[in-house]
Amino acid sequence: MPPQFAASIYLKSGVLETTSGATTQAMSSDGISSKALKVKREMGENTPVLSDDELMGMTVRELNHHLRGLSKDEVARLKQRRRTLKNRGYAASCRVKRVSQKEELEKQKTDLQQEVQKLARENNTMRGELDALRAKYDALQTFARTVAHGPVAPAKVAATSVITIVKSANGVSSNQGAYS
Amino acid sequence: MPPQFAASIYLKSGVLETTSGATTQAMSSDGISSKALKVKREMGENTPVLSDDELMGMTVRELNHHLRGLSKDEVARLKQRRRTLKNRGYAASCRVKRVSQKEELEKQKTDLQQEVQKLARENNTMRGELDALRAKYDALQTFARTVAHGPVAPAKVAATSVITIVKSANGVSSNQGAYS
DNA sequence: GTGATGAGTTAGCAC
DNA sequence: GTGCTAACTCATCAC
Repeated sequence: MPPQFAASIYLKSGVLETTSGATTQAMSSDGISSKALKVKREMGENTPVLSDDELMGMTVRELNHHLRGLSKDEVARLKQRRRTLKNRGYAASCRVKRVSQKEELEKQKTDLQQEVQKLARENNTMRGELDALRAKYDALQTFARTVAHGPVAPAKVAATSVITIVKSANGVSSNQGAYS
Repeated sequence: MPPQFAASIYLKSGVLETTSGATTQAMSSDGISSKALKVKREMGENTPVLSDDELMGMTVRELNHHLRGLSKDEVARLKQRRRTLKNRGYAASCRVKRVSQKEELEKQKTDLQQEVQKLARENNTMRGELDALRAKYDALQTFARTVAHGPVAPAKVAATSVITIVKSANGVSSNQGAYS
């Protein structure tokens, strides 16, 4: 994921007003950070009051430029806010990753289930073909024995397939599906 | 999961001392909740100072009993602490659940992979059996045609299996593996 | 400094 | 009230 997080997306209905927050601690809903705002105001109206996105997107170099002339305390506060904002993004991508990994697992699971079904079907089909072919083979074998030891009468052979073979006098075909 | 959470297990190396906390807010490591302790002290030494586990494990009935004679504010504070402690447990079990669900998915995945392998092996085996049996059937069919249309000479039949059949004059066995 | 993640807190939903 | 979970913050680890 790119190093940009649209942090505002993840904010809950404006409860947390960290954009202006000095302490990014969650507030107990009654006190909506007026202290931090005042501190910023005292710097003069020309102080830009960096937005969350601006602060997050900045390189360290750019940040240091904006930090000129601020007190050690302000610098630390701003850097901490930047760190917190970034962490918010990290947490979000962590959650996204967790979810997509889970979805990936579920997808692989259903794919495997489908493959199992497909193989099981093929298996059953082949098992049937084997049984059928074995039956036909047995019948033909019986027939072959009778005619080989002395062609008395083909009456003892019951299998219809054998009769079919004997009736058709044309060439032997070795194609697949010739046993259907 | 039973309604009891061993909350202490989840505490990080004693950083959070919420056992005595009035505000259960995490403290920035420098100030370890002395305010809340003082408040409790002022109630008198006979005030039990409920432990986290006690407060969590209590029924509402028991809690109300302990709440007798406390100010509305204290009552609210204690109830909130109880709620927060329970939430801590809920969060923990939520994470545990998430992990075990993931493990479950992974187990199911490996199980399915093994089943796919097993079915694929069976499939290959049967495909081989089918091919072999088809070959034998073809050979026998060719032989049968030759002898059926007029027993001239079995010299034109090349398949060894057919020769075997003709040589052995004993009963027909329909057992599995009779075609090996 | 950056990114990731476990644990704790809060808000908010569902029962 | 209770339980759960998304989002957030913080501590902590690895690089």
